[in-house]
Amino acid sequence: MKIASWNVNSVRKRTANLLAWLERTTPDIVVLQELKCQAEQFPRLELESAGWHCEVVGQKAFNGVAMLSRRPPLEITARALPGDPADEQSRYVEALFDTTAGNLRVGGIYLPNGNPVATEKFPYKLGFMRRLRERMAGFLIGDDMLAFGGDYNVCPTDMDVYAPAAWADDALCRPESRDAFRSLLNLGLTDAFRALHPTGHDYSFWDYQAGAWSKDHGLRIDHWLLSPQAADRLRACGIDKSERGKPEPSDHVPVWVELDAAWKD
DNA sequence: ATGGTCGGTCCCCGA
Repeated sequence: MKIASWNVNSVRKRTANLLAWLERTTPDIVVLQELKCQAEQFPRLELESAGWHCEVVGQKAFNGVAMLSRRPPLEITARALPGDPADEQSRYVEALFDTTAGNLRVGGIYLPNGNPVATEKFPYKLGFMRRLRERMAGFLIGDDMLAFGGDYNVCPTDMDVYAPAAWADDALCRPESRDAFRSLLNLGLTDAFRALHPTGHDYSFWDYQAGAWSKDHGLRIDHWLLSPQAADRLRACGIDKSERGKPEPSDHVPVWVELDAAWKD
């Protein structure tokens, strides 16, 4: 079973790229971030015609997440991250799936960017990360497979940044952000890409500005975190870097995991 | 080559 995440930076602008990538790479479950549209503006007909079940958590102009799946989920278990009733941003979707290896709980996350650090945006990011930790910790008591993927907006270590010194004070690299990310790992979760690629400087995002793509000035900020039960079944993890070189690309590329599990009939 | 980006919205903001 292949599970992928992609920050598409406007799903309406990226519909053709998304459909072509889905057809080429044949994932089973996909979480999308930065839809930048309301649910009724989502290209539902195009995706449903291509065989995808779509759960859309939209928002006007900004944010927005979705969960696509080849088969319907047993249940959509969340359309917002609990813990802050005042949070109106569409950044979280979660569903439970039935597989040959047992229940699989998939989370789709668009974690706040947090810049500028001196504004309320940074504590909002850190608060979101605390809420995410609470959510994950609750599920780790059980033995469902957990796979939480998305745009975490955190470079976990200097290996994940093309120019660590220049980015040291950015919300994506600040010690507080890295500490919070590490506290997720310390629950017992596995950073799937780093587990299988321990030494590579691989990135999932290249800014549109300043020729970042051509100079390989990238960041690794899109991640899959797996519970022990899912990590035991981790067969492969990859970053579809070639998407960044295609016409009208998103500034992020897909990141995927392959688990030793299949759809249950 | 002394600049170099997008996308969505509304006259700029967020990334």
